[in-house]
Amino acid sequence: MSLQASGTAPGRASATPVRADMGSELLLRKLLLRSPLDADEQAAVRSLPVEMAGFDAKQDLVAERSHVAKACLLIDGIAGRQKLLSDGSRQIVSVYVPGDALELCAQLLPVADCGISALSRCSVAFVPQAALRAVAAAYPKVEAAFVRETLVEAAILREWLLNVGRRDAYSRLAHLFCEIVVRLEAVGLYADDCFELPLTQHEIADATGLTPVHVNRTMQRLRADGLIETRRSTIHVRNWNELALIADFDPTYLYLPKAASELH
Amino acid sequence: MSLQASGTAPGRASATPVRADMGSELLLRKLLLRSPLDADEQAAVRSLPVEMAGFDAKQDLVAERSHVAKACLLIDGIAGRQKLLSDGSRQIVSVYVPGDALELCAQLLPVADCGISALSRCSVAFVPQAALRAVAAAYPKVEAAFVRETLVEAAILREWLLNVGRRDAYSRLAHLFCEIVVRLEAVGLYADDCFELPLTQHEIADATGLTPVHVNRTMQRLRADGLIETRRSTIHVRNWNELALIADFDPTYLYLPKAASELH
DNA sequence: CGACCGATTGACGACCATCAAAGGTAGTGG
DNA sequence: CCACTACCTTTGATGGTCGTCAATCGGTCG
Repeated sequence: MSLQASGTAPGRASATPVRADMGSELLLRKLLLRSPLDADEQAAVRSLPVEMAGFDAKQDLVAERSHVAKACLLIDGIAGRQKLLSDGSRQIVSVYVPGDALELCAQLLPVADCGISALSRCSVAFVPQAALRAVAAAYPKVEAAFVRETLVEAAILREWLLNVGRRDAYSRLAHLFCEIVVRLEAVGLYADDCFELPLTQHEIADATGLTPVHVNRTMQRLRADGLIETRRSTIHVRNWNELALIADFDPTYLYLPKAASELH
Repeated sequence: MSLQASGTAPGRASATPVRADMGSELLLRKLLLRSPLDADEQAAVRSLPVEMAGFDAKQDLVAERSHVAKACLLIDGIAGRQKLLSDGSRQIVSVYVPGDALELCAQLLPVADCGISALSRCSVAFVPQAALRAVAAAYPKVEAAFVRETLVEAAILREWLLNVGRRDAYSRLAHLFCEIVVRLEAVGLYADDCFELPLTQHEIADATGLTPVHVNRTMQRLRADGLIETRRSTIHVRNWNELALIADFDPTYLYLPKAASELH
């Protein structure tokens, strides 16, 4: 699972080494999806210093209650933001796919109210907050782009709340898959109706507010109904229209350019 | 239900007329809760033009899919942001209490992905986005304060997702009440263990992902257990410690100054 | 090969939804 | 002032979705 358009394959999960400048290039690509930037602004983003790091599944990228000193750009793998209840149950409140930029505005809050952890093996580019702030101060359009990403994340959060609060397990899983398809498609990671989702059913359960057992049974139903096929961690969408119908899926909230929203 | 500290009582819901400059004063008070601003910056916020409006329950402050031209400052009453499913079911994804400032950064997204509507009779101060942008551009600290409010709203959203995804009805309602108590307390609307919550049980159900019938039964249990008392739309907290314990409530995510978080 | 983790299956029960109806309360108009 | 209405709260009965517990199966890795 790597950003195909990036030219170079990323870290640990694949064989090729990571070029140090790739992170900022990816960040730029991400911002351009929703925010037009002129040449100067693009150059400024490209010049941001990045620091690559690899993580195994279940490692924390950002610990809860820690001070957030860097923004994270997910290069490869799946990460998630999670909150825990004192009885140990977990809710994954966001999942992140390659290309997602996190904590772009986080220096404005003193501590993280929830942690970010790798859900699969991940490679991540960190950008020091000081460098981000410097570029944001010099280029208002870039700052606007940072804030815009944060707003989109909030919009996704609202849709998730609707998903967990008001859809039954069947539509809820369908919706999760629809969203991930569109988000992966926007970064070139959805092809031939297939995508990689290296999450356990337990993690899918934590993201949807269900139990692993019920996720298992519900996914069996999605398969039996000819909507998806699964093999290892790859998911094959067999009937997108029906899946989107069941999910009551409307990708407006993702604020992506039309192309990505109009699948099939 | 009005901001006691404001000096003047607000619009329709009460008898006294609204002073035109009150909105910006309230906005400033709100920002200062989480963002220190110096005299110049405070003056700039105070000078923002506001336009007062009154709404009956169920009226839209901001329609879904509409272009957001103004920020909203809720002066009085309860408002909520909501998303609808095509089968008509509703999820309230945020509730807003007097003093809350909404859509401070909304000009960065082209259209609203969900609507904001009055859940009770409300009075609202609108601020044109152009004026906000002008002040934000001139005073970076003020812009940071705007973004910070947006980040806090996202943090609340994450806690709500945890609430709906992982807590049972009993703790879920307890948590909702705990959060509202702390937020109201921060603006001086919680006194003598009592607060006004002019929401129907149907609206509480839509906010918690439950059905009205189940909200009713669960609230009866909260009353029977001596945690709250209700009379009309006022809620009397009888046992805060136990309520917070049941809710597994930790107000960190609200990012309020200590005083407000340390009730009792 | 054995250990471990994740997917799967079965049995059972609880929480919560649904449907339907009755009681309270507020607002309206005669 | 009272009747009427509309909406909200409350209650009961019933059933389904989903959770819980526990065991088995299958694949991966050391």
